[in-house]
Amino acid sequence: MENISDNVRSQMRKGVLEYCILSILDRKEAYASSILEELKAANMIVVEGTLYPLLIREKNQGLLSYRWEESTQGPPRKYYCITEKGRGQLREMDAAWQEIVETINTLKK
Amino acid sequence: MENISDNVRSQMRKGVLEYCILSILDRKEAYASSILEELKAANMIVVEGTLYPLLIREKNQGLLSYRWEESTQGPPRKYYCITEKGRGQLREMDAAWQEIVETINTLKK
DNA sequence: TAATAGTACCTTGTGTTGCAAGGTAATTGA
DNA sequence: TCAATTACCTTGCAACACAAGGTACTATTA
Repeated sequence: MENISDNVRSQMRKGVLEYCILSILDRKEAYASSILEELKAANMIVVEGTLYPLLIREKNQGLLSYRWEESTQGPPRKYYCITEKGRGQLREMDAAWQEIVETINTLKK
Repeated sequence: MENISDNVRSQMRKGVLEYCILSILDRKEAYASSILEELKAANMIVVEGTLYPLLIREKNQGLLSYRWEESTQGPPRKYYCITEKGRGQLREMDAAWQEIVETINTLKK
């Protein structure tokens, strides 16, 4: 039972996810499950199988770092935070995003 | 010689391209080379190897149709135009795009 | 104390997509 | 007739999102 709208949304947000993650972590550090919640609250549903590899990729690129922290309720959490390099990347993505928004506006005019 | 900014842009516009193509063809029919020019004018550089498979995919999905037309200067051109189904998809993409823009705004606030 | 539920982590395999780097065919002009 | 131009298209690769699994730790409860 495949919903076309889901497919459209899924395709369209490809590549924007990394931007979302960096934007979230630019404000405060967070662990995967809390990032999922924040994305969900912002109306962008993402599943674990998408998020974890993405976080690992960004960490390997030096855009993120992490530390372990014990939790009072459950297993330890891996808190990610953005690096200086990550902030640089984020600034580039801000520019790229603006450009895309303007491109769409141009084409829709 | 790989430019990081190019990579960022390339990743970010994944999935948005189909939206751009449908938006362009919603206004008037066009052939591949003219679509490439229009995208370039709107600041979204795309290459042939990306565009042709995309047009074929959309045609196979019934979103587009085409007709051949002789050209006064060069080989015949394949003019694509959007179908009723394509317009339906475009309306869904309009909604999806608005949603993504709002998501980014929420996360950047 | 054994079993269950909840939380948090991660991996594998698949399909889609964008791109680089090729190629074919028709027309025009030198 | 042969190079340039315009227009079409294909193949192989890498990156990405997702479905569908899995492991490990903690708290609850029977």
